[in-house]
Order: sequence, then structure tokens, then C-alpha cells
Amino acid sequence: MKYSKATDYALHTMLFLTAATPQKPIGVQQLAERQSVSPTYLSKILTKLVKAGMIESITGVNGGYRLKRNWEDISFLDIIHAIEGSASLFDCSFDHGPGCPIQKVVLSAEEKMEELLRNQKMSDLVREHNIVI
Amino acid sequence: MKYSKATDYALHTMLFLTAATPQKPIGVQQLAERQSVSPTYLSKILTKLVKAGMIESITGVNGGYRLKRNWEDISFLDIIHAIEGSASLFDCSFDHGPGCPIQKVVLSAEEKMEELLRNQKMSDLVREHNIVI
DNA sequence: TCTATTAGGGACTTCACAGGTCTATAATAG
DNA sequence: CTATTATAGACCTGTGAAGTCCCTAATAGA
Ligand code: SF4
Ligand code: SF4
Repeated sequence: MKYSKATDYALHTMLFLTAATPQKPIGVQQLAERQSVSPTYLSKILTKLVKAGMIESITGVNGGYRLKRNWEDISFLDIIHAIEGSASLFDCSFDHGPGCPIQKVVLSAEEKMEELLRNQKMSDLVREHNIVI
Repeated sequence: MKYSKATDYALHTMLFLTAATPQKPIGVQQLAERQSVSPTYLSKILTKLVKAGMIESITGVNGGYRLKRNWEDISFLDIIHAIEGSASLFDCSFDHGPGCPIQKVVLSAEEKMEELLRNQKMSDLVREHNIVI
């Protein structure tokens, strides 16, 4: 029961991009170095974020990744779901109806967690903590 | 990011034991059949619950597993921690001090979830839902 | 138009661990 | 003593995370 390394990398990258907010795209090379991870692997992760519509990529010389217009609304949960998927923590193979007490408890606990992650926007975090690159 | 099958089995077993609350211990054979899992495997899981002090085991003829005295206070979180361990969802290898904003957010989200799981006692669940074996 | 630079994608490897099986041992009721 | 029960250790297997390698596509700048 852990978040994957990929989620770790995605969160850090988004934090960096949000704190930087340049018009100029930032290359995966540079992003990978900061996190001591291989560029090829990080690029696979960032492609997921692109497909989720959070960032955009520009190929070619001076290309890289850049936030999209709605960047101020991106939450932790958005990023986590983009990488981990949005399946439930608890998947029993059976379905004993909506009355199942075990599922009800675990899923409502999960919802509590997601609620906080959904309300925490990356942009607010940067503003509150005055993060400078 | 999922709870393991083992946690699933542990929760179901505890639900069953709590709903039954007999003085007579219940054998792993019977518990395993209800969940369509091998007795040997389930016994490994139940041994963890024994070591965590939630249930006790009686060897020999007519032996099995039985709740301990404090059974009314056992929470979902107790069971989950006994099986999954209590490590954090998010473990970055570095430690950039207590000010790290990413950790702060994720860990407080996790705490929200654990709070609910800690307050939900198995015995209350059985009482509220009127579960009968 | 050519070339260097960038992202994207597919195929592949490696490793850890969940999920289980098998077998032997220890305890105990009858 | 014996049948029945839990405990423990060694072992197996499949899956998925984490990462590498290499080829392709796009594009800015010379
Ligand atoms: S009781 Fe609930 S959690 Fe258990 S198998 Fe049925 S539906 Fe799933
Ligand atoms: S910024 Fe926080 S989460 Fe990231 S490596 Fe540092 S301590 Fe860990």
C-alpha cells in the first residue's frame, strides 16, 4: 500500500513547473536531473500528464513541457489519478449489494482522503509556501 | 495502490468472528471455506492477528481462533495496520526537513483516512448492521 | 534543405513482492 | 496414543513497478 515512485516524480515535476511558470517550455533533461531519474523514464510519466491534459509538450529544439491554461486548478488528486489510475483501494471480487458494510467503511475512508487531495491545488501550495525556483 | 488480498481476508475474518463471538474457538478450516481461500494461507494471515493481540489461537482438538478480551475496541485501522504494516503511503528517500510541502499534504490526507478507520470499530459495525451469522 | 535537438512509443529486462503451496513440527483433547 | 489443530519454514509463480534501449516524428535554427 504505497504510492508508486512515478507518482512521486509526477508531483515533484508539477511542483517545479507550477513554481516556475515560464512561457518557455522546460526540457525533460533538466527535470530529470533535479530528481536523479533517467530522462527516458520521466518522459513516460510526463506523457501521462500530457494525456491527462495537465501539461503540454513541444517537440523540437527548445522544446519541452509547459503547463496548460487551467494550471491554477490542478489538484494533488488530479496528478495522483493521472498516474495511479482511479481504481478503488478495496476491490473485493464479489458484489454483495450496496449494503456491504466493509466496503462502505473503507470507501468512505478513501473518500475522506481524496477530498483533501482534491481541495489542495498545486498552485495554492506554491503561493502559500512562497516556493521559489 | 491497493490493499492486499490478505487485508481483505483479515477484515472478513474479523467481521465473522465479531459477529459470532462464541466462547468456542472457530477452526481455520471453516473460516477459509467461507472465503474460498486455502486454509494454510489464511492461517498465516491469522497468525499476524494473533501476534498483534487481537485474537488468540488454541491448538489441538477443537482448537481454532477466538477473539480476545478487548475485542470490542478493535478498529478497522488496527486490522489493516496488523496486515499492511503502518508505513506511510508516501516515502521519499530524501528528507528535506519538516517544511516539505508535498509530504505535508499527502500525509495529512492519509491521516484523514486513518482517522475514520480508527474510529470505526468492528463491533459497532456488527451492532449497527445487525449482522447475524 | 539539412541537422541538431527535442518528445513519443514499443520492446525489452530486472527485481521485489503478493499470493500461494507443501511439508514438517508442536501442542492438546479425548 | 492418536487424531486434530495451529505454527513455521522452504519453496514456487505471476504480476507489476521501475527502468533501459532504440527507433521515429516533429521542429527551430543554420
Ligand atoms: S461482504 Fe462486502 S467486501 Fe465482503 S465480499 Fe461481500 S461485497 Fe465484498
Ligand atoms: S521535497 Fe519533500 S517529498 Fe520531495 S524529496 Fe524533499 S522531502 Fe521528499
